[in-house]
Amino acid sequence: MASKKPPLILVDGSSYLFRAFHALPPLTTSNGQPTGAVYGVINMLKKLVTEYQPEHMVVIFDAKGKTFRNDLYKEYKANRPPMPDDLRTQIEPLHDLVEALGYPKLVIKGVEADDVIGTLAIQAEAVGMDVLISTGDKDMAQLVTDKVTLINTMNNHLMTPDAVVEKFGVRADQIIDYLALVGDSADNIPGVPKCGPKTAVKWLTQYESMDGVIEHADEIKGKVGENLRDTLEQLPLSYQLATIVCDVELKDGPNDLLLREADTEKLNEIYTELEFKNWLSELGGDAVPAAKVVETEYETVLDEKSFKVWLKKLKQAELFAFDTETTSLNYMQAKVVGVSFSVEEGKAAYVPFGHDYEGAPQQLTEEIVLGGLKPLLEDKNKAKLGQNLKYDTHVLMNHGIHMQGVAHDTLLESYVLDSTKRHDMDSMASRFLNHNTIHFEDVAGKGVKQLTFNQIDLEVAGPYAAEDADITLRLHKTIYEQLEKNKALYKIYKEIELPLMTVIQDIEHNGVKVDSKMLAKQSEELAKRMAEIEQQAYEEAGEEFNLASPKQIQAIFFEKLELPVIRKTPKGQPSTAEDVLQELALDYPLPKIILEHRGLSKLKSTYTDKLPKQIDKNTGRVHTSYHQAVAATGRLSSSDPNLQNIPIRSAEGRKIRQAFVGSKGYKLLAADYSQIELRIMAHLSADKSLLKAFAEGQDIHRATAAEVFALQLDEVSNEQRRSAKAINFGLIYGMSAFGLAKQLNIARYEAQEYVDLYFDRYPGVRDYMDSTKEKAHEQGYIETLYGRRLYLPEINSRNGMRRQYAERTAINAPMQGTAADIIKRAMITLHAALEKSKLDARMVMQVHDELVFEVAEKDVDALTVLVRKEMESAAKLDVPLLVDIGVGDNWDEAH
DNA sequence: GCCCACCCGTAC
DNA sequence: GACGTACGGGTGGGCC
Repeated sequence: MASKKPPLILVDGSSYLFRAFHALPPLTTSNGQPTGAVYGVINMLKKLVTEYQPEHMVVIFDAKGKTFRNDLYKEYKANRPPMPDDLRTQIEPLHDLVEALGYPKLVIKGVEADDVIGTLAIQAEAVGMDVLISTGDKDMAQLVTDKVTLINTMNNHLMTPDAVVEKFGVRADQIIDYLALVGDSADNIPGVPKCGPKTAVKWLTQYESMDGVIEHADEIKGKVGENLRDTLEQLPLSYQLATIVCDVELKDGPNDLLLREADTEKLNEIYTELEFKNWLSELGGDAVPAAKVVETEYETVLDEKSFKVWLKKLKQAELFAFDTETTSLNYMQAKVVGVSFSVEEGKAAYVPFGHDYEGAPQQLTEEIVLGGLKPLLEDKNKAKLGQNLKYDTHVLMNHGIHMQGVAHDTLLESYVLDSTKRHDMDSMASRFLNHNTIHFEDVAGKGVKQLTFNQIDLEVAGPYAAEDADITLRLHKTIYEQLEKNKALYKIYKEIELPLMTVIQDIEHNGVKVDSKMLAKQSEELAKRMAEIEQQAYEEAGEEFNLASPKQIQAIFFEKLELPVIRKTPKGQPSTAEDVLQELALDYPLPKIILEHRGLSKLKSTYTDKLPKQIDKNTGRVHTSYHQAVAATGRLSSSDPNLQNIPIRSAEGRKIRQAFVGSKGYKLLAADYSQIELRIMAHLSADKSLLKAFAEGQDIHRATAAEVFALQLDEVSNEQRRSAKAINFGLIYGMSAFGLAKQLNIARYEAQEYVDLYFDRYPGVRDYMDSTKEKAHEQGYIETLYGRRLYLPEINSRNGMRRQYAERTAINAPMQGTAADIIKRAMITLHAALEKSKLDARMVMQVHDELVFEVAEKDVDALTVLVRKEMESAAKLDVPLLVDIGVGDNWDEAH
C-alpha cells in the first residue's frame, strides 16, 4: 500500500510576486522597505511544501530583458506599464529567501518563466512523474494533461483536464487556438476583433482548431466573420506568441530539482532584515533536521534465551522505551498480545505472545514475557519512556501489572512544546525526525477488514511494533532537548502534565456509576413526546418530513411556507439554527415545534440511548477517555463517552445528571471553581475595580451591572445583571459588539455603548486585552500564567477573518489555559492528598472547572475540607480563588 | 457499507 | 462574518 509519489512542483514565481504585490495590503519594515509581496509569495511556497511534501520542486522567475517573443513581435507586452519601484525592490530579497529555504530556483535569460515551466513539465511527464504547476496564469491551461495539473495557490483551485473544459469550454489542447483567436490585451497579443471567449468556443467546437476555423473562414457570417477574414494573416503569429515553448535548453532535468535543507543561518538573517517575526520565532524552535539515516536492527523475539538478553539490557538501561500491542483501542477491554522495547537508537525488539493466526510460529507464553517484565515495570526507580503510556498503563492493569516509574511520554512532550501540532507518532516522526513510519493501517488494513493485532503476521507485525519503540526513543531525544531550552515549558511538562497522567489514568480506571434503568425510562418518555410532536409538525407542514434533517426543514420553511430567511450558514444555505428558529417562532408555529423536537432528540440519541451502551460489562460503570494532548489551550477533553457536555441548563437535561450516581453507601461530591476565568482576568489585568469586586466577595455580574449602568448594587435589575453577565462572558471569548447585540437581542449601537461603558469602568481590562493582542502579533504566541504556550500562526494573516479569529483566540486562551493549569495542579495535589488521607473516596470526573468525587458517606465532611483546601490553594492569585461544593446521591443533587 | 462534510447542539 | 475550547449525532452525497 505504498502511497503515491508526491508530484514535481513547478512554481511560477514571477506571476505570484506580481499577484501578491497587487492583491495583498502593502506591508513594510519599520524603515519603510516594502515586504508584502515577498511575504505573500514565501507564505504560499511554504503552504505548497507542507501540503504536498514534494521531493522535487523548482521556483521559476522571469529573467530581466527581452525574450524571443519580442523578436517575433516588437509590440509584445509593449503596453505594460513599468514595474513599480515598490515591487522591483522586492525581487532580490525574494530570490535570496527562496535559496535560503532550500527550494531550487531557475532564471533563464531570453525565455519566459512559462517556457521553462512548459519544458520541465513535458520532460517530467516523459519520465512518468506527476506534475503540479503552481501559477495564477490561466494561459498555462494549455499544458494540462492527465499527468499535469495546475494549482492556483492563492485560492487552491485545481485545474485538471475536466476543469479546463468546464472553465474555458474547450479542451486543454485547444487552449492555444483559443488564446490566439481571443487575443490578450495584457500581453498585447492581437486576436480577432470582436471575437471573445463565447465566439472562440463556438468556433472551436465546430471546427476543432484554429486551422479549422481559418479553413472555414468564408462560412462565418456577420461583422466577426469579416474581422476574422481581415486578420487571417496575423493569426499564425498570435498562435506562436501564445504557445508556450517546451524545448528550452536546460542544464537540469526534473530529477535534479531536489529540495535541499534550509539554511537556517541565512533565513535568520533575512527574516530579521525583513522583520518577519513569526517565521523568525518558528526558526528558533523546530527547524526540521535533515533526515538522519539510522541503521535499524529490529528483532522479533521468540525464544527464551534472547528474551533474557533483552531483559538484562532493560535492567541496565538508564531509560528504556516501551510499548504494548493489544487487541483493542478500548482500554478496559484490550488484551496485550506483545510488547516492544528499545534502549538504543535503531535497535528494538518485539516480543509477541498472543498472535494466534493460522500458521503463527511458536511464541513465548504470556507468563514468561509479562512475568519477566513485571518487576521492571512495577519498579518506580526504573525509568520508562513511551508514547501515550496512559494507555499502556491501563492495559497492563488488565494483566495484573501496576506500572510505575513513567519517566517520560513523547505525547506530552510534543503537546507542551507546541499544542497546535499533531502528536500521533506518524506525524511526530515526520516532523521531528523527517522519518516516515510504518502506519498501523498498512499492517492491519482498514474498515471491516481490519485485523486485530493478534491476527497480524509476525513478519509484518514485528518490524511495526519494534519501530514504535525505536521511534519513541528517538523522538524523546529530539523533543526533550527542545523542551529543556524553555524553563517554563519544561516545568509544565515535568510538574503538571507528567504527574497528571497518572491521576487521569486513575480517574478513568475508577469510572463513574450510571443508572441505566433510569436512562432507559427517560428514553421511553422522550420517544413518546417526540412522536406527539412529530404529528403536530406534519399537520402544520401539511406533509410528513424528517424533523432531524436541516435540509428538509429548509425546503419546508423557505420554499414551501416561504418563511423569511433570517441568516445563512457559512455554506450559503438558509440557517435553521436555534436562535434563528427562536426568532421565527415569534411569528409562526412550526419553528417552535422543531426546536422542541431537536432538544428532545439530542437528549435521546446522545445521552439516554447512548450512555447505557457505554457502561462496562465488568465494572458496571462508565469509563471515559480523557485526552491530555488535544485541546490547544491546555484543557482536557473527554470522549467515548464525552462526560464534559452532559446537560445541565434545562430541566429535562438535568434529569440525565440524576442517572450519575454513587455506589451503594457512597455519595457524589461536586466541587467547582467559582468564576475562575473572570478571576484570572482580574488577576492578569490587575484592573482595580475588578480586583476590588472580587476581594469584597461581590456577585461579579451584579457588580459589573452596577458599574456599567451607574447604579448601586441593590438597584440592579435582573435584566441588567443578565446583560452584565453576557458582557463578562463575551469578554472572555473576545466577543464583538455585534456578537453581544445578537446575544442580548439589542441594537448593535446599544451593545457598543455597553462595551464602551464597560471599558471606561474597567480600563485595566481594556489595556490587558490590547497588550495581549499586541504581544500575540509580536511573538506569534501567547502564554498562560504558568508559561504554557499557544502558538497562533494566523495572528499576522493577511486574511482578515483568519487574523481576527486568531486575535479572539489570543484574548481567550490565556484565561482558559490558566484555568486549565490551575485545576490540573489541584488534581495532582488532591490525588496525592487523597492517597495519603486514607479517606474512602476517589476522583471520578473532571469538567474543566469542576471535579467530581465518589465518597463514602462517613467521609463526606472530611473530603469537603480536603477538596476545598487543595483546590483553593492551587494558585496564588491577586483575587481569592473560591470553590463551591455540593453533595448528593446523584450528580444533579450535588450541584 | 464506508467515509466525510455539513449542520446543529451539548458542556465549560 | 461577527464568541473561545471541545465531542458527537443525524443527514446526505460520493465512492466502491
